[in-house]
Amino acid sequence: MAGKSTLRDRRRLQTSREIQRAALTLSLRHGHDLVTTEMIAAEAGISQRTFFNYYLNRDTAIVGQAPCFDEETVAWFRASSGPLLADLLQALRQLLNNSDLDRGTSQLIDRLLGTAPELLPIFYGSLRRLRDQIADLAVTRVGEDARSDAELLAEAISHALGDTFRIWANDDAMSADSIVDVAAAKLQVLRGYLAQV
Amino acid sequence: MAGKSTLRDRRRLQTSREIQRAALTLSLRHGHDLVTTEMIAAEAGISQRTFFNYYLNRDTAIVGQAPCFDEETVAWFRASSGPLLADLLQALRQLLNNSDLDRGTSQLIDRLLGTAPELLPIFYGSLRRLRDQIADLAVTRVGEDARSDAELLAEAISHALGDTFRIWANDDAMSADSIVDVAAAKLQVLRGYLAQV
DNA sequence: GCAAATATTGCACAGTATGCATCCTTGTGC
DNA sequence: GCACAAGGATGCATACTGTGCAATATTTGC
Repeated sequence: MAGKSTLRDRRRLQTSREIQRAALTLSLRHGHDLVTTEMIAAEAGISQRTFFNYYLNRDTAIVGQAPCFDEETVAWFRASSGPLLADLLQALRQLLNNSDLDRGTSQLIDRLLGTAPELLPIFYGSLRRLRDQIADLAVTRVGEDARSDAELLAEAISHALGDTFRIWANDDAMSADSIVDVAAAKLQVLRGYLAQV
Repeated sequence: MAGKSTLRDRRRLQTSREIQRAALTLSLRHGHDLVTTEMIAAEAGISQRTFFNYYLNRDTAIVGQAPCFDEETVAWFRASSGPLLADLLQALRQLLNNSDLDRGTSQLIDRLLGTAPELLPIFYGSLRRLRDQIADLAVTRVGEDARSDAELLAEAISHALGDTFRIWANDDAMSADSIVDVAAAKLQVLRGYLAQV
């Protein structure tokens, strides 16, 4: 379905993962600030120049490429008329179903974030494309005039999702399907806090 | 009260503002990606090396230094026992009262963000210290076990505050005192969205 | 197989950011 | 006032980041 099957595309995906893995293991071994793009390239078996063909900068290599709604899901959302948050969460469920998450890599990311908190903005920043997409979807419901409100909602959703992602990485008993449910529960906790005025 | 009155400290504050102003005007004139730290230093009348004594990197010079709770406010919060969100908002009111905001600079920031959306993460990132402080305050109420929930709340609050800050910059009729109130209203809109399940 | 499309690489180069030594300015104690 | 300590400003050297360009290699479609 989402499978691009040409040799070129398979290689591209594999190389990007090898780079990420190299960046993660080196950062865990030496500390993120002591790892250079040259070291990462060498570990991944490519040239430094090629590294920059795959990732815009050294930091984003660690968190990999952000997931993204496919057209099908966007179309479903536009056609649906359920409650806003419920539909957004459902779209996210479809997104996570289509993307095959690698728990091993996620664990490495989580462990690195524990030792290098300065990377937290980069981790949450990696969800930016997704966040923007969520905001765009929400805007189709609440109207362009309320875009900044839609962005605030999208920020909260993607943040909760990021947190849950880290929980999932470290809990082998937790299925990928429940990620969105746990994130939704976190959002309801937030709603409770916001009611305490 | 917050006044450090030695010549050294007054100079330091003034220089940091001159650097920020130089960074803003140059970025608005030439486009942010065409402005170098050397240009900023020259415009501010200092050396490039001195630029890096004031700001950690080129981007943060644009948004200036983040505000920060003073000890007094923190002590007040710890002693208070009102509803969580209400107390957090009250602490923010005190924070904004103590810090003298410069609407002119804020306007330049807002205009630049309009032309260079890639700076938005840096703008919201500048609130990070404040966000962490808010989370710490919230943790004293909800407990360490719920830290990630407190951080989600802090993220929402600081995001809403950032949005409101930009509104205030462009609305001369809006008083600084009402910033927190408008942000609180945004948070209630968010609460409404979160209830739509 | 061949030609077009696409990837990889080396190289040059501008810019970022830091450490260090030195010089200059400001605060302090007398 | 003056001398000395503390803290800032600067120049210089240097490691690293990230990009453009041209050359080379690989994949794809036919």
